[in-house]
Amino acid sequence: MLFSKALIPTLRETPADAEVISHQLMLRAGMIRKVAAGIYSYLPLAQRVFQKLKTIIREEMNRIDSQEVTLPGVQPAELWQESGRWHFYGKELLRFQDRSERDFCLGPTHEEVITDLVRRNVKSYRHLPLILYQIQTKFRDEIRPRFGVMRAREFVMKDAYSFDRDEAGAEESYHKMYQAYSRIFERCGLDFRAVEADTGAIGGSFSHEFMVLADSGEDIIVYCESCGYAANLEKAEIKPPENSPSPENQKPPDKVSTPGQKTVEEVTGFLGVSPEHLIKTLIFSTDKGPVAALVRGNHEINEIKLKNYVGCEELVLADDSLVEKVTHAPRGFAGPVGLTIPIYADHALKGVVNMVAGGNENDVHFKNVNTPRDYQVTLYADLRKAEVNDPCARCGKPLKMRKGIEVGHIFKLGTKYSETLHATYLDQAGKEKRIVMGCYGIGVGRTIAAAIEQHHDKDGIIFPPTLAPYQALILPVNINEPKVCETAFKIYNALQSDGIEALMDDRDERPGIKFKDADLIGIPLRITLGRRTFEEGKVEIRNRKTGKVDLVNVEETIGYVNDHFFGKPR
RNA sequence: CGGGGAGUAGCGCAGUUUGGUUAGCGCGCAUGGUUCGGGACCAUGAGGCCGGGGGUUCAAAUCCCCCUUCCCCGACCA
Repeated sequence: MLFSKALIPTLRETPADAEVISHQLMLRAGMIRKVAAGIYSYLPLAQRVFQKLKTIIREEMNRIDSQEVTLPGVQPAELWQESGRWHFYGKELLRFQDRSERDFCLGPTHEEVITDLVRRNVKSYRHLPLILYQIQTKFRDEIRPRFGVMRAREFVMKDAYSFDRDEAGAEESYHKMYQAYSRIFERCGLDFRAVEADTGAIGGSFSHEFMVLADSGEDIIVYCESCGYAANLEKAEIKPPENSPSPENQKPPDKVSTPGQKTVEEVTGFLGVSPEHLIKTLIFSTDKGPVAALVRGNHEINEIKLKNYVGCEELVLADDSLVEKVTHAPRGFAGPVGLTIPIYADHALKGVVNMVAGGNENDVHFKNVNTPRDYQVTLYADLRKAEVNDPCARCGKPLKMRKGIEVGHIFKLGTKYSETLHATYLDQAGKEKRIVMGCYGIGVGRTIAAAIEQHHDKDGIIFPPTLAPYQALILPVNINEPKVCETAFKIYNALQSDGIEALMDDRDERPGIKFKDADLIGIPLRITLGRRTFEEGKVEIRNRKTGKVDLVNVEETIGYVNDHFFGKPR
């Protein structure tokens, strides 16, 4: 491609509305332009990168015998009503009507459509297992689109769905997909971790998220260097402490006046105790009725963990009226003593004595609260958010944390959709059985943004060779020098006929502009032709990543690009 | 949805507080010239419903009301 003919509108200045580095660089490199909040146009340079990633994805999907399909973006309400998600998906599902006022939505995901396809066309165990995938545009009406293409409303996703005869088969499909995902992200040159993720209300299933390590990430990864355990913060398990009760030291309960002292800081400050000696009592409203959760004053509740133990669909912090109804006191004075609702307590509260807790009475707290003398716990469980240096649930060594960008998510669904949508098959004995499913997603645009987050410097993008829009950029310093120009075109043509994707900067621009643009768009190899080296019959080949420059004879350029950079002779 | 900020040329911004010439500046863009190894210089030029609507006024980018779009911080997700 000739740069002079290419639509690569680079920007010198960073657009004001771009916050994260990948967003800034994609705008500056002329890859994307915003059309509306969370909706982008992808320009030729981005399109080429997308194609590279899609090719990698296709190769790895096909390798595990996953078959590509294309499902509709516009989906009828009936299917979503059948699965129940027309109601449950909420506002993120963009709904609209056609000319005859029939309800439709723009597909945010495709479980309904694909399950419908399979239930109509797969009836025998002979046709299972089956894995189908597509690479397609999704629409989710996100509450807050952010960070450019990282969290867009319209975005390209590779989604795959597996259909198996039984649990064992589903786990095998899941494992194959795990391997495929690992290979995909490795081939993209990404530093990533597969972490355990929460499965939500679908019990018995499991899930992994593929996280690219980056400080700009929105997710927190908790991991153990010792045993390799890694999980999303919302899932990360903590080893229960092995403390034992010491009944002999229990002091008698002591009711104290704490006027206006509501927060942990206020109460502990007022009473002169440290937060570890306070029981934080949180009242939650759930579809199974109100529950209380107890954690130590210096710990934070993990609502997802609590939700899983309670086994409810919905769980939110109680509002003031519910708190008053349950504790007979305003917010800030809740405690376990005398509560009649189920009490879930974090492991860290097992065996501790003489704690401070709310008195369930306005302006009152208790000192020296002990269990089971003063209150009874329904269930001790791992309820709190993991913190750095908490003991690993597997090996007890201190946990560490890093930020990550979720680029992929694999999920064993079980029979959730085959139940609601009645996707069954006949087994060898002619008996009708439910198909066991899995679903698997990769955010294509997000993966590219994540790659840029991980691979850039002050001058611009440094594309991993496998994702780069072009492999080599040819840069004649002055296009008006006939000999230089002629040789540059010779090299350009030779590279192309050798199957190397080359971008030829034939623009009549000053060298500075061309060098800056070359760095910005991040092509791995830059072949510079200037009068100085050219008179010695040499070109300069610069590695965008290392900055290393080699002087190479003109006629050896093709060989250099093939051998030296791509590592193997062709 | 709650909180904060912003809409002026393709990009980055000034002007708005205190209404008053033809709405400015840098970059970019077009044409010509001098240049040519890290975002040159000179000259000429094109490009604006000052986010939209309504109001106040002799007069509105500027004051008032309504609407709208976008960005950032919190609860969802690939």
